[in-house]
Amino acid sequence: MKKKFYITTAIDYVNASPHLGHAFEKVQADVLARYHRALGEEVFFLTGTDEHGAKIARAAEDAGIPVKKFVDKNAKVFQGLVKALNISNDYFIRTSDKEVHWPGAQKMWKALADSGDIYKKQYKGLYCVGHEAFVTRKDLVDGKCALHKKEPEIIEEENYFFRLSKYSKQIESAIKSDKFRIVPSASKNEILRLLESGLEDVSFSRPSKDLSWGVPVPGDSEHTMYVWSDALVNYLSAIGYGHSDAKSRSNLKRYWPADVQVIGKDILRFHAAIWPGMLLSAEKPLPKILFVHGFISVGGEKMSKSLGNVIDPFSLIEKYGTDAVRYHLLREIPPTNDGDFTYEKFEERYKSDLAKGLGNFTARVVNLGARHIMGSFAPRENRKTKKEIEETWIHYRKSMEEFRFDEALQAVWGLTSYGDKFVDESKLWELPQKDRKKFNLYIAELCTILANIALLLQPFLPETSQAIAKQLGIKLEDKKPRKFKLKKGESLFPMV
RNA sequence: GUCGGUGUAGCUCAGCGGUUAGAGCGCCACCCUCAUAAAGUGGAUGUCGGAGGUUCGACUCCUCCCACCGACACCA
Repeated sequence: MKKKFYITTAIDYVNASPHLGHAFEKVQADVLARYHRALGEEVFFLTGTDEHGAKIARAAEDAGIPVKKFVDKNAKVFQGLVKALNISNDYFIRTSDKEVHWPGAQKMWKALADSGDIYKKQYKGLYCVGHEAFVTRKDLVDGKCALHKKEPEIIEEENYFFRLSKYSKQIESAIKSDKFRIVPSASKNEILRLLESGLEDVSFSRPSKDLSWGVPVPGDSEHTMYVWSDALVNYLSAIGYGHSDAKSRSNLKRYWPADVQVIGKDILRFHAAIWPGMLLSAEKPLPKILFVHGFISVGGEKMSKSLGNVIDPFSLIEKYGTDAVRYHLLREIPPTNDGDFTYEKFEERYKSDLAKGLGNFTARVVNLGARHIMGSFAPRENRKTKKEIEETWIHYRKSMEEFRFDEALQAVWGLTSYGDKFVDESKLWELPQKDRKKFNLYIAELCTILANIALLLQPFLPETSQAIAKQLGIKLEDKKPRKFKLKKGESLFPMV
């Protein structure tokens, strides 16, 4: 049986428009999904939206539209982003989906309750009337809410709690032993430090009177599930958890545990502590790898609405194309550290790497070849080229295993640079007149290089890969091309 | 405050005990003309954040300091 690969992204909170950071996460996950598909694995790739909570209910109210309409509208925007980025997800889950998600969330709740890990407790907190919500001490300045300049009231309410403390040790050992691996190690260490002092139980519900926009607690209509008990379960409900039909059961059995869960560093704690705690309580295996990416700043400043520097991925895609945006995010932004975005750097990379690099190399080879060779011809590689290609693949695979997308791309560009040198050193353009046989051999050699580049780039720049394959007259599904038939095409990356 | 991360050429980063510290981009010069006025070759640029220490030898290990970033728990 084929190896399976289940990968998820965090689900996005739909209270605001997507920005470049959202795009970054999707693209990273997509590269992994496509890479594993290319390896022949049976991939299930999940992404989606988190649509519950008082914040959204309030945002909808401010906008003057019913909550359901509000989330439908915003979810569409996020789905639009996924499409615009050419993300190859197999499913898009929405936590407001009563058919698909709710049964899963409620089943999880019952599972936790059956394990004796759900209990009721008085919760005492600082309630800000302005927020219509509890605030933390962090939000206070001189004892007053920083936003509303009012002293918060101390309010007690009864909530359900999840006995997370019980699983502290188990989670710690799973992370330490890498059975539940957290990438990068900085994130792993951060969470281990937290675990050293043990985890506290977490509040898992809110009174329905305060939070009605969410999944009802099973058997207690007075309470609504709070974010963790609801949202985290999406990773399971999307593959059938909570459903008893045959297909759901087999999907769940087939795909869980997730092989990689991609998240941002802001939600590390929830995915590395609460989520594994829930899974342990429900007697489900833990995900294999939690991959934590950093944030994107803009010109050294935090991307934020108040600074007005939010980068809109849609307009970037519209101007430069999907693959150019994908390339930039994967090549320029380090996979697990914070990265910086500026339009200047974007254009610089676009010009040097894409237009003058890959695009120009492809054009010079295909144009020259197509002009002089009409028929089809077989691939060829001399010893040096063969070695170059092999080494590129080794470097590339190693980088992919380490989630170093930037390094993998660097390796591919080494191959285009090799090809450019090959053209120059052989003075390829003189050969049709001087040595026709040699010319044919060299073109075959260069096409072999290009075919490998197309294959290497498949997970990263799917459209570009296809475009190269089309100009070479090959099919990428064949893995190893048997013969080429050149056809001049459009510029891969026109100068803008 | 505590804990952690980062600090290497103008930019993005690699190197992490051992010859004159590297790559790509950018810059300058040369050169080719097949190609998207692209490619190729050569070159300049670094007190490897600072100060001490360990060592025959440190960008690489230790201590202290500085700068930036993050976490410090329920952010509803």
